[in-house]
Amino acid sequence: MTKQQLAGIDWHADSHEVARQLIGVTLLVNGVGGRIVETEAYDRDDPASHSFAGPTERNLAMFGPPAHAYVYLSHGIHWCLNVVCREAGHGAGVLIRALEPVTGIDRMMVRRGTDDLRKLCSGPGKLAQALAVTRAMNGAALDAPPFTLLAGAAAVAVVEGPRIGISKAVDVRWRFGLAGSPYVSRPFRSLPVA
DNA sequence: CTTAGGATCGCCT
DNA sequence: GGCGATCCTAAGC
Repeated sequence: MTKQQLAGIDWHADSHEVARQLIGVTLLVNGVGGRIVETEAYDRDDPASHSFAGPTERNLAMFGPPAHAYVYLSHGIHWCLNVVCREAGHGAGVLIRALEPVTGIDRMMVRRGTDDLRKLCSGPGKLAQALAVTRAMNGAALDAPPFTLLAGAAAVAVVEGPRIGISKAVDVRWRFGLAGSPYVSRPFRSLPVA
């Protein structure tokens, strides 16, 4: 047993490290999905994290084993998909915020009600709708159906910035993205090349 | 391009 | 009773 397991990711690493490693990884749910282009890290000692106040019925999956899913309902409307990391009991995870549609695009278009590729998975709620992620998948292992996780083909250029839609720890730069991708939820403010 | 408001449910104070 | 790890639409500059 090595640390490098599913999709070539070190699932026991810090959430921001896992979030970075996830960029470029292919994620499928029941065969529908694509390449991850945007993630956000959350951790136990992180006021913006659902796990900050300790285990509850809702966030219990975050305290479960790594490489499993944590799914929650946002604003009573949208499902959002996270992957758990660190070790069981720690309470760290990575929110999958956007992916580049690759496989099952026709099904995503039906579920999302649009033909615009850029609007299929460019946000955590949109992504969950396009991939039909629901609470039934909360706590499920990522190395078995309905999930498929595949390592990226090669090293990719990753950009970072502050997380989106939170009111605490707003200065922490734990949002990661694939450089230049048009499929992110919002542009990354890139620093000019010196 | 930026901002504001509504939808709508469950968790937490 | 308040407030979201969101999204969409409409209106204002």
